[in-house]
Amino acid sequence: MSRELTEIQKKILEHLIDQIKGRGIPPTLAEVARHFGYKNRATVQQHLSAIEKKGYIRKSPKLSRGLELTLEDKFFVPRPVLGEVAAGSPLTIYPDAIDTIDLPTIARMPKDSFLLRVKGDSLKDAYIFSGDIVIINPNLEPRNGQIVVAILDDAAVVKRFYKKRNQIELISENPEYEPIIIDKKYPSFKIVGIVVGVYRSMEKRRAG
Amino acid sequence: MSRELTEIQKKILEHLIDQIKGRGIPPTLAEVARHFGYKNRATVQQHLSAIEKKGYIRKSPKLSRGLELTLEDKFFVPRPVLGEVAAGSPLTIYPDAIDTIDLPTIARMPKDSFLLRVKGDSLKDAYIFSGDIVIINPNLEPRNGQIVVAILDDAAVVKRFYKKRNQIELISENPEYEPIIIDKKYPSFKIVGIVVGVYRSMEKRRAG
DNA sequence: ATTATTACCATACAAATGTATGGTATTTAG
DNA sequence: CTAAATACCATACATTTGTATGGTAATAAT
Repeated sequence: MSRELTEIQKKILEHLIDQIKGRGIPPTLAEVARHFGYKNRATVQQHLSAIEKKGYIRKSPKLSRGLELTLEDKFFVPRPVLGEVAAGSPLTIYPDAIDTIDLPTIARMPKDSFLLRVKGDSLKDAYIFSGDIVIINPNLEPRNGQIVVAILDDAAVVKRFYKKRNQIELISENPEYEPIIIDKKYPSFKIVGIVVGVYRSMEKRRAG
Repeated sequence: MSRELTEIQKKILEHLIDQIKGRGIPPTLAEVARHFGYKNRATVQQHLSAIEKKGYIRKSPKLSRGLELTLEDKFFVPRPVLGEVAAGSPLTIYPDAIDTIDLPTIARMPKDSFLLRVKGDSLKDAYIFSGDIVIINPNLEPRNGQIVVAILDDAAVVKRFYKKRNQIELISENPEYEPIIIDKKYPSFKIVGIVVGVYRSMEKRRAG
């Protein structure tokens, strides 16, 4: 009778949320099966039953796409945090989720967007602090002055983006950190995405 | 080829919106037919085709409940901001929305929760700044140390909540502001709700 | 007078859908 | 060791669903 979801159930629930919030309608069993590569609808059927039994969704019998999120009452939706990103010195991004935070349903994200937890204080003058969750949209072109997540040699940083004539500058708001100049020196440089929002849960107090 | 809907089409479109927004999923042809007393799905089918031809909805062929409203296929959904709340000195809450912010994605807020924009800097040591949107849940009991929205004589403040023996203290994080002691002096005192989260859009630069 | 649009009905059909049942393999708990 | 939970697969079935086609009646436009 545990309320804990298994890893697979969590992934399926996340997919349901993505579909319901992003696409507008809940998926059918067949659609979920297709998405996860299952050859059979019954597999999904059983997962959904398990998830329902644990109280995360509600199913309307015999009704196609008859799925509802019970999460809405709880106000929060579990979202994977893909990694930590350095506001100060670079940190690695982990390939899988390192954690799950509860994101309010109002702050739901556009498709393909993801979350990173900020570590370090180089952005404190931009009002982003260690522990904050930044929402990253990878589908937008960065404009000057926007805060972006960039990859430098397999590590990631959050800094303000400025494009100049022949180079790109990544500037920290905090004067303690020096700007990073992007030219030939960084062949692996890549903009991961743009910070479109910051969310901070008040559930737990942050460590000062 | 007019874009004008007939009376019946208008009613059907309204019903579609009701269902999609309120219930979460678009109805099937059969459900719409039942709702309007039609003995036949084909009737609805033809109405939907007409409505689609006039550009108000989009149908995904062969897909059950494959209806989308073209009215709002934007990334962001406007949410009303109910008022401004003072982190420093109290400000009035306006009865109606004073503004609208764009929150990512189609988001149904839980019924009773709402948004307020913070003005003032008395919470800057709690990392909440002027311009931030706080998410208020009015259905939770405040615990010591939590940040709450409280009403004092028709004005509202955001402060940290501490319940002592015979009084309640509302403490600003910023030492420039003195604590507010709640006793008999404030007959109109009321806790509006608890700040469960902070959201900040990066779309526009905040005024320093 | 005729054509088009609107507003219904009936019937038919392939595909999709939710559900039920039974089976196998692996992991976890007592 | 045994039992339970988890994670799949296969098959079967009644309903539901979207769609197509054809028909009737009323209204509006030319």
